[in-house]
Amino acid sequence: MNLKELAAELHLSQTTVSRALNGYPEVSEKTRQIVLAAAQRFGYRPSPAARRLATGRAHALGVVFNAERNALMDPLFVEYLAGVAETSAKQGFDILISPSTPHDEIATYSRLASDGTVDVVILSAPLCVDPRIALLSELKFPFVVHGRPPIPAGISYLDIDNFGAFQQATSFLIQLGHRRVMLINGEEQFTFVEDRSRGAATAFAAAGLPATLLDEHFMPMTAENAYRIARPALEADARPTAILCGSILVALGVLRAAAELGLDVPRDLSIVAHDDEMPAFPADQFHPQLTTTRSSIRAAGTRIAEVALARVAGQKPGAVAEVWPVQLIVRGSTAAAPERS
Amino acid sequence: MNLKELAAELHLSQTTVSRALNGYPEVSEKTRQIVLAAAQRFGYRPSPAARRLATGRAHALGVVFNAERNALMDPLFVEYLAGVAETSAKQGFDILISPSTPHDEIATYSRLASDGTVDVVILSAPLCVDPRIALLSELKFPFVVHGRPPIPAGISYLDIDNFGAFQQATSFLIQLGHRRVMLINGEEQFTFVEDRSRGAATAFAAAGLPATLLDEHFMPMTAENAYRIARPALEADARPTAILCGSILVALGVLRAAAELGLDVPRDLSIVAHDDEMPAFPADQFHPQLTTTRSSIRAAGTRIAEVALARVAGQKPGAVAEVWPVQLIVRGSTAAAPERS
DNA sequence: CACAGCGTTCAAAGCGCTTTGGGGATTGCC
DNA sequence: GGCAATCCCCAAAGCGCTTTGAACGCTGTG
Repeated sequence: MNLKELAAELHLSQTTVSRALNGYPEVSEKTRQIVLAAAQRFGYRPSPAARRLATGRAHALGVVFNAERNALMDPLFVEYLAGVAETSAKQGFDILISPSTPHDEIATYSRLASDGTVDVVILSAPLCVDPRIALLSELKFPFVVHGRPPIPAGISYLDIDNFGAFQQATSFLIQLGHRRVMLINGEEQFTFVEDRSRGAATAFAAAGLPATLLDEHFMPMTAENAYRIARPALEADARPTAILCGSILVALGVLRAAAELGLDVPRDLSIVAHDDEMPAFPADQFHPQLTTTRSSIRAAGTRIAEVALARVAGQKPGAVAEVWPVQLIVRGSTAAAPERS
Repeated sequence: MNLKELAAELHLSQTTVSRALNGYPEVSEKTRQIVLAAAQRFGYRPSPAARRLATGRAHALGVVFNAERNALMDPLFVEYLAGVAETSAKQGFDILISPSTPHDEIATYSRLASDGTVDVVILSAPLCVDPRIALLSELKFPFVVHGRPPIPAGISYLDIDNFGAFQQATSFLIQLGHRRVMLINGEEQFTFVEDRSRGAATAFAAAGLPATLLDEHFMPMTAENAYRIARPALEADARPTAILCGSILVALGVLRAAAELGLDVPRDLSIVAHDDEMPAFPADQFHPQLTTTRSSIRAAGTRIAEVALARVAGQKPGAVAEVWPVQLIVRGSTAAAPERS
């Protein structure tokens, strides 16, 4: 059943029916009720394609899915998506996943922007130099950023306090007496990686300790990469007594390296990991339970979707700039630094 | 730039230009080349919305995303999605993620089917009694299934050999001398869970062993659930000497329980897990490295998307019914059963 | 030379919705 | 009673594409 038929059924014009359905004030409350009831009764649903063509609005938000990148580091992505889905469902928005490779990512964005298949895109994991942001800004296509944009001015975004999280975690380790600390960070190109790096460095500086004690490594945050870097480091003479991990996955690799070397966590080695709260991999299900800096990726997903929808509704870019605090949860993977041997 | 403008630019009718672009035979090769060149030059892209309205085809495939269910058990989902994305990108298809709660899932499907926002939906993790399949079948809406449909007749699907995988894994454990085996399975409602259950039972029967030696449990496959069930079982007198895990996540929980109880894997306890190849959690990054039944969820994703697109292209439902073999990979988490004490 | 046949191209009619620019009723006011 | 103002409602024009049915120009045949 389409509008025309419904209108005929009601002996009203399409215009009136359309307006009644869309809540325009030009139609009396009485007829609106009648129309609504009839629509309900006949199970009428406006055609999204037609509406889209007529209005130019897609009622969909776009997420570019870089398969290669995400597959590597993002079981998080599901949880994030679940968050996005939650709010977009409430507003009747669809989520369009546009696959892309690192190679054609920019082309994908520019297609999305010109196609009209989505009204807004959510951009994740911004880079320190981000061509995607540059492109969308120039095209004046609505977008919001999950993470800290390199140049935040005029951009609505939502981030967690990566700087604070790692500063806090590092200070905590320093207080426990750790001096040789390893930081297994993500890839240097991401702003969140830079923030974490600065956070850790700041903690060292604040404690009056030389920056050289912080052994930092940048890499895609997988268990295997972490294992590869942690294992030789832990075998060395001046091995680190504590390792800061960029994610739970990284911690997994470190745990393996430690186990293989017979190092007890936390007696011989302390571990702090950043935890985005993947329900599938709760930090407290590890052995030992992990001390973490915790933030909810899912909550971030629901919120950033809200911001995206507000943007569609006309809110100015830059109107939202939230940085969520991150909590340090001390569990069993951290202890006082071992005595100097 | 739209069709009309492009046509005007070329001094041709919209009809001709449209046909040239879409490869219809009614236009001469010469003009087709001219049109193609011009389209390229002006960067013309047909409006998806308009095309959709005119043709009724959406050029999109739908995946219903049940946030609650997926969040629990599916870091897999990303990897699967990556696979789907891979092939759909090649064909220029978009992926529409429709969020839903368990509550309104059926409504979501029926909306998708009547909306015209997608041309086909991919249904995952079919249930033993699956209202979604019933609905789509009745509506005659194109769909394909990832997993074994309860009644496979007339349905295109792709599944891995869950039965064979667990039969093989169980036989392997039995050969190692294990008699008290625990199976931590998923929720009973899924067909794959039933298949795995049957696989394990069959192995016991084939070995002439009583079914009572197989201690099977059904639950959402999370690390925490696994821990909760494994821990007391491992503390009991007649504790299992081997545990079959429905996923890597489940194995994680079991490993924790074992570690806390001071049980050595594989000396005191053997573990076999099913591994869908999440790159984030490679089975060989655990300590000990896990013996697994392995299949690639990502490859399944790319293939099921192909099947879905073939379905859109007119292939009959039921034309594809693939069951992929699953390989048993023996690593360090399995060993001969400990001596009877 | 007329006509059929073929290969190309075109004008126009949708697809189902929104929205502009009016226009009947009905009401309030003088 | 006449006029404008106020409500409601409508006809029709798009949105940008596909597709039907017709027409055009050209060739080959009787």
